[in-house]
Amino acid sequence: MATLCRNCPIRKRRIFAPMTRREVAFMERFKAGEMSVDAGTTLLIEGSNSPQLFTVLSGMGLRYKTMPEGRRQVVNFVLPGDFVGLQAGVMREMQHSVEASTPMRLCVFRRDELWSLFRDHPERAFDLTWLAAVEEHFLGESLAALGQLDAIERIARAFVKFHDHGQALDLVTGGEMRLPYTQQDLADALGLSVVHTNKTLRKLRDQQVASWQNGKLRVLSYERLCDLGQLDPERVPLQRPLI
Amino acid sequence: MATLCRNCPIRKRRIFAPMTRREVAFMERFKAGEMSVDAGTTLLIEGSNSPQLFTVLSGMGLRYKTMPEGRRQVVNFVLPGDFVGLQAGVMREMQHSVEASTPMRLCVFRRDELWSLFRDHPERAFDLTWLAAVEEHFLGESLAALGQLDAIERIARAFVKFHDHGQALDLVTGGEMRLPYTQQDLADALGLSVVHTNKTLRKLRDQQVASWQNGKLRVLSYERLCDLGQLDPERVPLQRPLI
DNA sequence: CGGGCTCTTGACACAAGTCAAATCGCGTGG
DNA sequence: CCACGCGATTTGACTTGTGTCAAGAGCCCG
Repeated sequence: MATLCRNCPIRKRRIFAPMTRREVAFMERFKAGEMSVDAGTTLLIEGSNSPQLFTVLSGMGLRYKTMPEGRRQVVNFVLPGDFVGLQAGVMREMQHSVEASTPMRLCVFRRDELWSLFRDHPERAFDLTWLAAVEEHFLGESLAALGQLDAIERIARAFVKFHDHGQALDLVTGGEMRLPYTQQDLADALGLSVVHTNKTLRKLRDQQVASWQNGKLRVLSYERLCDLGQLDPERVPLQRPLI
Repeated sequence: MATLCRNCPIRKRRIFAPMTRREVAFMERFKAGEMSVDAGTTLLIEGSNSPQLFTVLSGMGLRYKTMPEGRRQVVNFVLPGDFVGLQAGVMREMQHSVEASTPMRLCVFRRDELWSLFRDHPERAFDLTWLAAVEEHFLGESLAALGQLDAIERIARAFVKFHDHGQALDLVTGGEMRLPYTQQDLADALGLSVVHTNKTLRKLRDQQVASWQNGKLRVLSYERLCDLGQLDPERVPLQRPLI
C-alpha cells in the first residue's frame, strides 16, 4: 500500500518549502500511486506524450536529449524530490528522456487531475510555476558553466552542486555521497569527452580536492572546489516546493 | 494612452496561442501600463527583486548572467512576445539581468496582481506554467548546443532559430532580418570568443550559407544552415502562450 | 572462464582561445 | 566640415585546451 502524503518520507527535508495540511490532503487525491523501477529503465521518452507525472521518492536518474548524430546531452541529474514529466503535462510532448540510474521509487500523479490542480488549488499551481522557474534557473546556471568554464571548473562546480544537494537531502554519510553515474554520464552533462573527463578527475584527486571512485563522491576541500567552480562557499541553497 | 490588450499589436501572430475574450479582459486589468526604454537600458538586474513583470511589445534585448570573473553568459535573446521577470515573480529575486539592445516598448504588469491571476484565472495560471516549461525547453536546447556542437554548428543553429522566430513574428522583410546585437553578444551566448565567432561568421559568408552584417541577418541557404545546426528543416515551431 | 562494460593512460591532432594590431563606422565637438 | 575618439569588426601568429584514437587494466556477471 502506498504511503500517504502526510507520511511522505521526503517532505520534511529543509530544502523543501513547507506545506499546509490542506495541501497535503489535496496531494493525496492527486496521487495515483507509487511505482518502482529497476536501474536502466527509461521513465519518459523524448517525443512521447506520457500520461504520467512523477515525484522522485528515492533513487537517482538523469534527464537527457539525443542529438541527430547520436550524441547525447545530459540536461540534468534527477534526485529525490524532483518532479518529472511537467513538460508533457503542459506542452504536447516530452522534449527529453528520463532514465533511472539506480532502482527508483516514484510517486505517480494523474495527469488528468492536473487541470483540477490549477482550478481548485491556486497555491499548488503557483508552486508548479515556481518549480518550473527554479528548473529554468538551474538550466541557466548549467548553460553558463558550459559556456564560460573550462573542464576542471565545470567538474568542480558539478561536484559542489551534488554535494550541496546531497547534503540537503541527507544523502551524505561519513563525508561520502553515492553518485551512481558513469564518467560518460558526467561527460555528456558537461560537454566533455570521457577521456578528458577522466583525466580531469585524476587532477582533482591528485590535488586532494575531491575524488569520485566506485560511485562515491568524496569532497576533500570544499573551499578549493567552490573556488574552482566559481561558486561562493557561503551561498544559501534556494528552497523549492515539493509537488 | 496605452493600447488595450484587445488591440494588442502582437497578439494575433500565429506563434501565439489564441486567447478567449474573457482572458483578454482580465489581462487589461492585470496590465499596469506601458513603458518605453532606450537601447542599452538594463530592465532587470541580477539579484534584484524587481516588482515588475513585462511582455515585450517591440524591440530586442538579451538576458544574461555574469560570472564572478567578469565573464558573461547570454542566456537567451529577448524578442517581441517574450515575458520577462517571472523569476522575480515566483522566486525571491532575479537570477539574471535583462538589457535592451534596441529601444523597446514593454507591456507592464502589476506583480501584486500575480496572485489574483492564480486565484481567479486558472487558465492564465496554466499558461504561465506552460510558458515556463517552454522556456525550460529552449534552455535545454541551448545547453545541448553548447555541449555537443562546434562553433560553426552553434552559429548556424542560432541563425536558424533567429530566422524562424523572426519569420513567425513578421520581422523578416526582403529575406533580411534585423539582428541588433554585437558579435560579442553572440559569442557570449554560444560560449565562444569574439575572435573565433568572427572567423566563423566569415566562413558562413564565404560558403554562401548566411551573412550577418550591419545588423542584418541574411539566410542564403536555409537547407545548409539547418544541416549545419543539426535541425530538421521541416520541424514545426511550437506554439506558445502570450501573457 | 570469457565477454562486455567501465575506467585509465599515452600519443597525437585540431578546434578554439589569446594577444596584438589594423581597419571601419559613427557620433561629438571644435 | 573635418578631426578625433571610441567601440565594433577583421585578420594574422601563436598557444593551449580538449577531442580522437588506441590499447590495456579492472571488474562484474553469466
